[in-house]
Amino acid sequence: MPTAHKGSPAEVAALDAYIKLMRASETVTARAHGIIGDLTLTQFGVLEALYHRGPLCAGAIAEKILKSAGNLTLVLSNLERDGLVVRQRDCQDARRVIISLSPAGRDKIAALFPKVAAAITAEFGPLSPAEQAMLGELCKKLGRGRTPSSTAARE
Amino acid sequence: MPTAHKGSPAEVAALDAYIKLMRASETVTARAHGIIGDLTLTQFGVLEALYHRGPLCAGAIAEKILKSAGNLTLVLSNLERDGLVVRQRDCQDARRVIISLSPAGRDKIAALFPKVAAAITAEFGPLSPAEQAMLGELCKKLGRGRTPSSTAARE
DNA sequence: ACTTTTTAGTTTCACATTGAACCATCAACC
DNA sequence: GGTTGATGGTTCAATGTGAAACTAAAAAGT
Repeated sequence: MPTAHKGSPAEVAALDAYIKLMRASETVTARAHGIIGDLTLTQFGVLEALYHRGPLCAGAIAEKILKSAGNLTLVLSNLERDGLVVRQRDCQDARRVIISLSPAGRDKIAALFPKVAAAITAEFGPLSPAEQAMLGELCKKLGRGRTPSSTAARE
Repeated sequence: MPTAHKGSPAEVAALDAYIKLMRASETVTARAHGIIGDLTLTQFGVLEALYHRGPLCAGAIAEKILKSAGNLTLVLSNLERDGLVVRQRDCQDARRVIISLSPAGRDKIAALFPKVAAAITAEFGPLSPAEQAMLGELCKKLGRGRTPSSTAARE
């Protein structure tokens, strides 16, 4: 017989909600992933950021897609190799690298984004507009009022 | 000026909810990740599965933590190298490999799990019990009634 | 009994991911 | 104007990740 952890009711409820939250986000993401074909999710994220914001320096992209700087260097290299983005040193500040979509990259994301948006919308179809808004509100409340130390300290 | 995608109101609402869903799950997971120290999230998932279910064959673990079989082989190898789990061929079915916690692995997950559970519970603190239940329900409804083909087909 | 076929794990490959170390460049300051 | 410090990217090491090819073993079909 496995040694089950005995949690308080509050813990059981929170862990249950957490598991459902994770499963839902993974399910929706997996469905979107099926649409984008040869691109990876991160590559799609980069193209999407450039598509909706215009040329950005590498750091700005990393911040937008919540990935580390080191990671982004590799992803950009792969995208550049595939001819989807262009790297260009900033004349004003030679440390910066400006990333912009190539024509091929623009075509690709312009064709892909509506499909992904439609797929995600379909995925949220089981929820009414009010339920979607409610879900968004509840998610927004998560992680609030919590300093990094306050959770790590106890025990 | 960036070329923004013009989505229908339904798309805007769904994408907005999706982004909040992703951010919430990433925030909570990141907080938990800060607790487990030298373990990776996947390693923690494996130990947690073994802790609460007892010895499992590799395939069962892969299914439980939603990772590919090939991936699990590597993760188990790393855990085995670190002395946290033990691999053992099944006598009844020589294809199977039974994975069990080593004493060190059991000690580690027994010490760690309550901390992670407490951290996640704290993370969900901003939500009332009713709100947590509501969040769980909404998440459960996502991804329902949707065959893999139904989303990929159109357009 | 001897094929298939299926199942369980491993291996391989390409890419992703983070954190740390590193390098170049700009900014501040004396 | 040369040192110091901060900033932006790249590189590196270790791990994770999935898909596909591969191996071994059990199960099924004949």
